[in-house]
Formats: sequence, C-alpha cells, structure tokens
Amino acid sequence: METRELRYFIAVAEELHFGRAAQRLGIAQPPLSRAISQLERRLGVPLLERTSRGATLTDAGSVLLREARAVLDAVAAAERRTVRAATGTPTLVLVAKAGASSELLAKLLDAYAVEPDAITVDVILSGVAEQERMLREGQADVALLHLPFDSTAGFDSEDLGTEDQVAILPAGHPLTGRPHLLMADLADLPGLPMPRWPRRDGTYPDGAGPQVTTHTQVLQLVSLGRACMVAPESCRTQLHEGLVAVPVLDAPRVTTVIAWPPHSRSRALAALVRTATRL
Amino acid sequence: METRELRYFIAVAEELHFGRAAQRLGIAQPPLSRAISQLERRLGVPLLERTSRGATLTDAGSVLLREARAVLDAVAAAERRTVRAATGTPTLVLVAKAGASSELLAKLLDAYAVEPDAITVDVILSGVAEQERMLREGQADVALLHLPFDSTAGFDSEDLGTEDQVAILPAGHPLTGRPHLLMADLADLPGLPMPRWPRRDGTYPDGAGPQVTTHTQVLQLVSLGRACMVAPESCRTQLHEGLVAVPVLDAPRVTTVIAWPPHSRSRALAALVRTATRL
DNA sequence: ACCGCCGATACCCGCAAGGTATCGAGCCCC
DNA sequence: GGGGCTCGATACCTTGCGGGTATCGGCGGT
Repeated sequence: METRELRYFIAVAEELHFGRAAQRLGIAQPPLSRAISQLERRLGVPLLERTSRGATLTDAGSVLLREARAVLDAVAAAERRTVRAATGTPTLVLVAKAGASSELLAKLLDAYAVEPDAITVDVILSGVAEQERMLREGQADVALLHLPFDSTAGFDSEDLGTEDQVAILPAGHPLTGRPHLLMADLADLPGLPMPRWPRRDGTYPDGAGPQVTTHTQVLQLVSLGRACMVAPESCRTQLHEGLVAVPVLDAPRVTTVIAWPPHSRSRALAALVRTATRL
Repeated sequence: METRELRYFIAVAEELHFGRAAQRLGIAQPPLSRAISQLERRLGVPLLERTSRGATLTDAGSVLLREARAVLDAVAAAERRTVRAATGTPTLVLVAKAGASSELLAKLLDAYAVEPDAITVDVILSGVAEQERMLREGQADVALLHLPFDSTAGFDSEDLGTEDQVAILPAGHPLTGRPHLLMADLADLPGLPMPRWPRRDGTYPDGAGPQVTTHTQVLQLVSLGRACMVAPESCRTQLHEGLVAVPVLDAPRVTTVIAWPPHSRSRALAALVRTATRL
C-alpha cells in the first residue's frame, strides 16, 4: 500500500462520494475510482459499498480509515522530525494547554535549564485537544497532558501529580460564599453556562455555553460574568481580581502527566522527562 | 513520501551500500540512487554521506530510519487489520511468551469466555521479543508482556500483577539446599551458564550460554543440566521433576501487563482487558 | 600508477497514473 | 411510467516517472 492510495481512500471514506473526493484531491473521478478498486483488489476485501447516490463504508473500510489516518500521521511525523533533525539547532518542542499547569511548567523549564547538557526548549501553548495531534504528527516532542481530559493512548508518559478541581466564579456570585460545591450546584446556573470544549474530533457538544478552545478564553468569559468553569486548583495562581475559586468536591481529580511519542529516544527528551518526574 | 521511498531508504540505511541495497530490493542500483536523492531533494535534507566505499547516515538519516520503520509497521498493521475485519469471524489474537504466565493466561481465557458477548480468542505462544513486533504490525490484538523485560512503549497497557523471581536449577545441585540466592551466586556457575536471550533487534549478547527464544527451551536445557535460569515464580507450576526453584532476593520484580495498540477500540478488546484487570 | 569498487549520470523503454468522453444504473420528479 | 439527473464504472488516450543498461568519475589499496 502506498501513501497515495491511503490518501485517496481517506478522501473517499470521509466524503462518501467519489466525485467530491476527487475534487478535494485535485484529480478526476475515474482515476480515483480505479485506484480504490485496485486497492480493494489487492487487499482482496471490499472497502466501500457503491450506491447510485454515493458510497458507504464496509466494516473493513472503517478499520482501514482509522489505520490509514494513523499511517499518514506517522508519515507526517517522519517528515517533520527528519527535517528538524537536520536544520537548525537541536530543540525540544514542548506543547501545553495555554493557561494550564503554568506554575509546573515554569518550574520544569527552570529545572531543566540548569541540567548539564540542556538544549533549547520551545514552548507551544496550544488549545485544548491539539496536543495529541501535535505529538502524533511530530510537531512537538513532548506534551503536558491532563487526565482524564486528555488521553495518553499511544504515548509514553509519566505522572507528575494529581490535584483537585475548583469552580471559578465571578466575585460576588452567591455561590462564592459556600466553602465547597458539588457539580450539581453548577449545572444550569442562570446566566453562567459551562463553556463547551471541543471533542477529540474537533466538533462541539450541543448546549448553551460558549464554544472555547483555551483556558485563557474561559477565564476571560468568567471574569465577564458570562460563564463559569471547573478547573484544576493550580489555576488559582492566575486568577486576577474579580474571580473566586471554590473547591468542587465531586469533580474528578486531575492528573498532570508528561507524555512523549514512543520510539523517540533522544537524550535531551529523556533528561527533560527525568527532570519533570523529580520536581 | 511514498512507502516505496521509505522501503528504499530503509534498505540503503541498513546496508549502507547502494549496490547491496538495490540487490536486496530486487532493482538496479541507478534507480535506487535516483530515488534516494529525489527523497533528499524533496525533504531538503541530506540523509546519507556518500563515500567511495559506501555510505553513512547523517543525523537526519538516523531519525528517518527510525521513523520510516514505524511507518512501515503501521502500514503492515493497517493491511492485516483491514483484511481481518473483512474475512472470517471476529477474533481476538492474544500473544504471550510461551511458558510464561500460563496460569494467569488460563484464568483470563476462562473468565473472558463466560462474558456476555465474548468472541473467539486465538492464543499465539511466541518467542520472547516477538510480541512487540506482532502487536505493532497488527498480527496480534493484545499481548501479555513482562516488565522490565518487555517494553510497553507505544502501547496502552494495564498492570495485572507483580511477582518475585526464582532461580530454576537441576535437582541435586548444591545451590538447591540454600533457602534463597543472590544474582551473584548464579554468575559463572561451572557448567550452568545463563542462557542468552535475543535483544530487541534480534541479535544476541556475547557470552557462554546457549541462545534461546522461549522459556520452554530454557526449561528443557535446565532439566538437561545445561543451563540455569531466573524466572518469575509463577513458573513453579510448570516445573516437572528434576527441577527446583530457589528464590532470588535481588532479582528485579516482574510485572505482568496486558498491552494493546492504541487506536484499537473494539468492544471485544475492551471487554478482555476489563476481565484481565478484574482477575 | 594502475586496477577495482562504488555511487552518479546519461539515455532509453514501458507501464501505470491521470485525463476526457461515455456508459449504465438507480432515484426523483413531473 | 418515462425522462432527466446524479453518480460510479468503463473505455481509451497521453504522459510522466520508475526502472533498466551503459558508462563515467572519484577514491583506495596494492
């Protein structure tokens, strides 16, 4: 299987329409049809059911769609890492959610910087749910993730610590007088909806709250009195005036982990991970 | 990057010789030279230093070699899983080291078989160090691994239990009278060398012992009085007469884990893992 | 200095990937 | 129920690229 065939298949599997897929790929429809049926012939397995109004995936097709995406991610990662290894000074790219674990991150960078053969660490502060992709596609070498929100599937990781969560509310809100809250207290607060985070696939759940991708956005919305949020208690250090944190007893505890792609065995990465686990 | 280019590059990177690599690939040398330099041109990065006696890898080349292998593994896995999804009855393939954790394995299979929608589980008893490859290349869905000998890098896993190790010796050997041993006691035993296990890359370390790939082989060698071994104490259940187990105090404790490739989210696999963790 | 080894270059060939035109089968609508 | 529309398949042509042979150029070893 060539990556070209996989790109073609992904296009068809996503569009479920040969014509549109061909357009998206910048080729004509007949060669695309041919390429797919050739792929099916070589695998000896039908991947799509053709109808007169498009196509649907077979079970095998669904499997191949998932696997093909993994392959193309690996290819993209290979290109990026190869080019990075050749050009410029050796650098570790660390990706973390903007506004999360900032204290931990600062300590980590400080501690790593004084290590004997520390190299430059580029920090990317990403939106939520982008870190996995960046690690998989080789745009980043290492990430700070937060379980159970992120997933370490496919990565190596080390736990760095666990913390409780707090609700962030505008100062003066009635609930800020309480010593602690339950999740149920925060559901359906009048005028203070919970913001909606993107799912892994980039879509948003239905609901009333504003769509957000970074913690900073949410903090801004909260201080404007337009939303409330539940966040790890380390967020407290970045609360400016007008925001109050109240412990939420039944919110899931959040574990911060440092994660990196397997196979990547650079000395610098190992040193960074070691530094992180010693904090 | 097409997989063909990656296969070509891997061949050259492993042979460090365009001629031999071309021969191995079944093509002539000039097209191979062209393909590689085309790859370098497209990446904008030199991958090999050509000399008059062969070639050597640049840093970027080493990176690409590692990444390219990962890509081809992913492609192989994609093909296998796609074909498996289409042909035959749904089946989980479980791979375990022959002779290790057999009791645990039996309990797991029994417990899973009575689950509501359990499907067939094919068990492959592999040699040591083959399990990782089989998982990566999609020949198996799930594996029983033993830390610290195996590595879970790149897989999801759940711990199933930890045990101490024992030395397996022929009955009547002087050391069998001792209540416990240290690793040092077992080094350089006259006539009882430790067998040599393959490394991850398939090569064997230097030394006196016989080369082995399965626990069964070793047990046979031990009962013949040709070797001794250190193994998890669960091995005791399979000791036949003539073999004696003695605890080794300073041997690393062995953790048995169940591991599976990320991305693979089948219900059946999830049920098997859940069953395993509940044992 | 010469020979031999090895990768690069030059040049040619064939095939398969891509394009255009057209067919055939469902589906919808009138 | 028939005509038109949509969409994938088929037929056929073109071309670019992957692969082959022949040869060159450079470096080492004897």
